[in-house]
Amino acid sequence: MATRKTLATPKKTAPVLEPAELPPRARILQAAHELFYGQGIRGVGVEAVAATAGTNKMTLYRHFTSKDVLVAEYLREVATAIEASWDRIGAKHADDPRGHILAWLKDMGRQMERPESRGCPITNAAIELPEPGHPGRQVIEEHKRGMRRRFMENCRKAGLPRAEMIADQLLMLLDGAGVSLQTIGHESGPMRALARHAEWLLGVDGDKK
Amino acid sequence: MATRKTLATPKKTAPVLEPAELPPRARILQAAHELFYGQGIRGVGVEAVAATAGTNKMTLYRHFTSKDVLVAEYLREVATAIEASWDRIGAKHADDPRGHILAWLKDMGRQMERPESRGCPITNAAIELPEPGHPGRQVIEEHKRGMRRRFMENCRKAGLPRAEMIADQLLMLLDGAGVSLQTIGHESGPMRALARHAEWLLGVDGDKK
DNA sequence: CGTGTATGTTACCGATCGGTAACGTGCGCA
DNA sequence: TGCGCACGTTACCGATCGGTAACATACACG
Repeated sequence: MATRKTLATPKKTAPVLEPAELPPRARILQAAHELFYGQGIRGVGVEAVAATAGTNKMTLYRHFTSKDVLVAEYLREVATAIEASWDRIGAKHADDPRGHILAWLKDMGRQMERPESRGCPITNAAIELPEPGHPGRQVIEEHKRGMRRRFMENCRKAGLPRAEMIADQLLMLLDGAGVSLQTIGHESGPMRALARHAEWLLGVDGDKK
Repeated sequence: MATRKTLATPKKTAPVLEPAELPPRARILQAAHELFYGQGIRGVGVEAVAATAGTNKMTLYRHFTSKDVLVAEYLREVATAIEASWDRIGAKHADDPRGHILAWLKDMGRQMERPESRGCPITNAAIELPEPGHPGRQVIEEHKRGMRRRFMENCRKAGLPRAEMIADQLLMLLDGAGVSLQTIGHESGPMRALARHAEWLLGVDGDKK
């Protein structure tokens, strides 16, 4: 269960957010990420999230109107972080759209190589939450459309024909890699193949077909 | 909820399995497939499965010792069906391993094109059930290893270099396609790209790299 | 100093979860 | 005819789910 009741002698002299003690809302989102990603959204109760965040259910519900909203906000946070990684890497690859895509994929690949990785949190949520009305679905679909757009624009800038189709294939490739981690495991193949595969698609060896 | 209480005037003159009335165990597995696949395993209770099967919880537990076992057996059934499709299609493509793979992928693609499709049931289960001890995980991992083996053997028979890597890429591709359905939707791209993408991998246009 | 506001604590709610006990009921088969 | 077995029905169990009410505490700020 891993409760951690009241964190002994909190030692907070400053108002908020100073030592390593984040405000409750941030701690809750942090705990939500950790638990939802590791054990699945449906497999984790709000009580466990609050306890892991070092707080309780009541404070959680003062910041998030429902579990579904908490889930949506957790996903939004992940999406924002991924967007940021695009921009961060893009700044180092101005006027090199092909390099931009490859560097971003490589970065993702590195994150996925870690043994505790379970692929893309947003993709996993998409599978776990099929209900169309769930507030998280909006975030999921918007994020994936954004990914597709970024792939496509970079492909177009790189002068590739069929930019749209290549973007779709890159999406499939990435999601497939994340999923394969959870079926055939981290050791055998999939991650290693990712970058090389993407290079094919981006026509490093010439644009064929 | 969709209960269907006792099915009015069952009209069963024969002992078992004659009209369209399957024995309870089969009906339960059928209902489990329908509900688990459509709404997610964790999102469906045993009561709903029993009701959809036209029976009740007690009978369900006479045939399956726990929900987890029911889940595992549901997955086993799916895996067996997929194995059968390999063999069925393989019979029509003896001595043509490349055609065997492509025909099988095309068949899968056709199934996934249906609007109610949510990709591979086994892949979805892998994401929904991260707990290592779950009886379903054994089925999942064994099945995925089997898929990988089938891809690899056919690649090898086709004389392709790097058969192992291509097998991994085909796996990623297929899982990625199923997942993309649930994120960017059925209409835009991914399914259309699958077969063409696989043809690349299988070196229809020459073995490059 | 006093006050408001954010947080912690406890107890509780109804609903649903997975799973079981006890008892009918109806049909196949000898 | 009568027995046994599979199935149906009802009621229940303890645990956990998401969510809330009421009250205590502590700290920032006027």
